[in-house]
Amino acid sequence: MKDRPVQPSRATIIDIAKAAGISYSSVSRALNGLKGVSEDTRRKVRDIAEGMGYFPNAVAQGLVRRRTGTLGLIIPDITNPFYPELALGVEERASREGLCTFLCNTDYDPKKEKTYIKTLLEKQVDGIILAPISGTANLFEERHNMPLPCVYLGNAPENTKYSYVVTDNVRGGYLAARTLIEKGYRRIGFVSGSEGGSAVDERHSGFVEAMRRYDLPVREDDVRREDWRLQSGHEIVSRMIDSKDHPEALIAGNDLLALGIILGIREKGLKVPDDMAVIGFDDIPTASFPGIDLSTIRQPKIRMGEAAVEIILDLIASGDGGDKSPRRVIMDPELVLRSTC
Amino acid sequence: MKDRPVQPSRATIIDIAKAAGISYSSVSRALNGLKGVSEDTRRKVRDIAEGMGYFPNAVAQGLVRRRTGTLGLIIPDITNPFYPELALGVEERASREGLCTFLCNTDYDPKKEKTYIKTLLEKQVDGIILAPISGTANLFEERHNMPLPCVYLGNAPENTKYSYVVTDNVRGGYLAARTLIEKGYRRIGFVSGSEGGSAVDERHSGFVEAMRRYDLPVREDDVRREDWRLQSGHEIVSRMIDSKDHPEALIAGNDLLALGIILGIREKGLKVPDDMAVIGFDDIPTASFPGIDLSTIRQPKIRMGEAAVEIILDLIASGDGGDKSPRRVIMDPELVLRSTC
DNA sequence: ACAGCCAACGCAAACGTTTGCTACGCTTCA
DNA sequence: TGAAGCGTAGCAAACGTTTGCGTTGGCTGT
Repeated sequence: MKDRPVQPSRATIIDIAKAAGISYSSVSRALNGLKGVSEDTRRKVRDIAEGMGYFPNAVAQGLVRRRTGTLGLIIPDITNPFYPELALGVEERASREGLCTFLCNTDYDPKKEKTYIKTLLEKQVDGIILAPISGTANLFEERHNMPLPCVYLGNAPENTKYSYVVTDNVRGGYLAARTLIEKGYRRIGFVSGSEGGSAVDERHSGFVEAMRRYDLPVREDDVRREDWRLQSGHEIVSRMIDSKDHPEALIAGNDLLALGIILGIREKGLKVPDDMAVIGFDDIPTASFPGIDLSTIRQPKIRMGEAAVEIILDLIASGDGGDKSPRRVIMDPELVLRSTC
Repeated sequence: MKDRPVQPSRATIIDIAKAAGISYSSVSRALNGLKGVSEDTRRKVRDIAEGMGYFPNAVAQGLVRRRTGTLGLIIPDITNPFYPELALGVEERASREGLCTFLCNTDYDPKKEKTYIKTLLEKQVDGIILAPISGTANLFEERHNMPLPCVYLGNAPENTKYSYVVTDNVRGGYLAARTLIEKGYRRIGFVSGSEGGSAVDERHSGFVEAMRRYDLPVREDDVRREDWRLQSGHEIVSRMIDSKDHPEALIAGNDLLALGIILGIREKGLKVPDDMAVIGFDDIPTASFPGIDLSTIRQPKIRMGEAAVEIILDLIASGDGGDKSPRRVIMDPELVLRSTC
C-alpha cells in the first residue's frame, strides 16, 4: 500500500460539491438554508457534508461576510473578583448570540490596553467592550473615530462620545457615606485607586456631597488614592493606624481594597467595626462570607456585562458604528448592609 | 462640495500599492519585512501605510497563512476563583506570543462544552486548552482525532492520548489526609463534586491511601460527592452536623467547597477547627484571608496556565497535531498550613 | 403555440492577504 | 563579450467562503 500522506486539511464545500456533482455555490446555498436549491439536493448536500465531517471555515466566512462573530472584552485584572462577574455576563450573553469573546487582560498597563485594542481591530472583531484602566487616556478617546461598535463597561470618561454601561457612582458614594454617618460615625475617610476613570471621582464626590450635607468636614489626610489592589488597602490602613490619628470609618473604592483594609485593621489588633468601620464597593462574592461580612455598595455586575453586549448587538444591527447615537446605561447601586459598619 | 459617502472600509495593501505606484505583493513584502524589496521602497511603503492608518486584516491573513493567532480556553466557571488564575496564566503567556484567547465558559454544562469546541474549530483557532467538566465524556475523547493542538488543563481523563497539565492529585489528597491525621484527627471525611474527571478520583484515592497507611477506617457516610459550588459545601456539612454524628475533620475537593463548609459549621454555632477541622484544595486568594485562613493544598495555577500555552506552542511548532507525542506535565501540590486544621 | 415566469443551478467576482514563479536589468567574473 | 548571478519587482494563484448575475428548462396562462 502506498504511504500517501494523511489528508491534512478539512473538507471544504468544494469537496462536497464534487461528491454531489454540483457547483459549490449551490452547496453554500444548501448549507446556509438559502433558497435556490431544491429540497432534494439540499438533503443530499447535508448528508454528504455530515458524512465528510464538514464544518464551515469561519475565517473564510468572516472575510467575505465582513463579520467575524467575535467580541473583544478588555479588563484590567481577571484576578479581581469584580471582573469575572462582568466577564460572565458578557460571555453568557454573547454566546447566546453565537458570538465568541476574546479575553484581554491589561494588568493595569495602558500600553497593554492600547496594543490589545489594536490587535482586536486587526482581528476584525465585531465590537469591543472596554473596562478601562483610566478614563482619560485610552485609544478610544485618542482616535475619536473607532471603526466599530465600542462600549465602555463599569467606568467611562466624562463626555465621551461612545456608549457605556456604568453604575451611578455618585449615588453609590453618597449611599456609602450616608450609611456611615447615620450609624454615628463622624470622621470618615476614603481610600481608592488613583487611576480608574471618572468612576473613582464620582464615588468620591458622592462621599463629599454626603459629608457636606451633614455638615461634616472632609480631612485631607483621610483621603488616600493609590491603587486598587488588596495589598494597597492593607498598607494604607496600617499607616493610618500607626499615625495614631485615624478616621473612625473608611469607605473603600472597591471591595478588594476594603478586604485589605480589614486585614490591616485586624493585624493591628483592632476590631471592625468597633475601632474602625469599613464599607466597600462592588459586592464581590468574598464580601458576603461570614468572618468577613463586608458592608458594601453592590453593582449589578452580571447585568452590566449583559447590557454591554446588548448595546454592541444594537449598534451592529443599526449599522451605526455608535458614532451617531451612543447608548448610555446607568445602573442603580444597591446598599448591602453587613457587619463591618 | 459633493457629498460623497464616507469611506467605510479600512485601507488595504492595494490602496497602499496604488499610492506608492507598485504592486501589492511588494507592499506585502515590505510590510512583513521580507526580502525582495529595496530599503527605499520599504520606507516609502511604511510611510504611506502609516499615513493611511493602515493595519493588516488578520482574517485575510489567517485564511492564507492557515494560522489565526488565536487560542481557545474552555473552563467551567470563571466565577470560581480557581479559574481566573488559570486564565491569567494562559492569557499572559499567550499574549506574550501575540496570541489572543477566546474565553469560553461552560457553566458545567457538557452541551455548552461540546458546542464551544465545535465553534472554536470553525473559528480555526490554533489550539484549544480545555479544563473539562468531566473526564470521561468530552468531545476530545469522542472524536479521538482532533485536528489541532489540544491540551487538558487541571484535570484530564485517564489514559488520554492528548497532552495535559495537572497537579499530582493523588499526592495532594494524600498530603491533605496525612496532615489531618498527624494533627490528631481520626475520623476524616471527604467532600467533593461528583463530576470533575480523574482529578477528584485521584484526590480521593490519595486520601484513602493515607487513611489506610495509618490504619484508619474510611466511613462511607463521611464521603460525599455532589457538586463544586460553595452552596453545596454549606448544605452537606449542615446535614452532617444535623445528623449528630459527624467526622472530626473534612477534606474538601476544592476551596470553594471548603469555604461553604466553614460557613456551615459556623452557622451551626460550632468552631473551626475545634469542633471540626477543614482543609481545602487549590489555594484561592480568599483562602489566605484572615478570618478565613483556610489550610489547603495549593496548585500552582498561574504556572499551570502558562505550561498549557507552552505545550500548545510546542505542538504548533512541531507541526505535530499532538497525536504522536503528547506532552504530560504533572505539577507538585504544596501544603499550605493555616488555621483551619 | 408562444410569451412569460420561476425555480434551480452554474459562473465568476469578491473579501484581503501571502507566496511561488517569472522577468528584468545590472553587476561580476572568466 | 557572453554567461551566470543577484537584487528588485510584478503576475497570478491560492486560502474557503458568499453572492450577484446569467442561463437553462419546465410549467403556466391565454
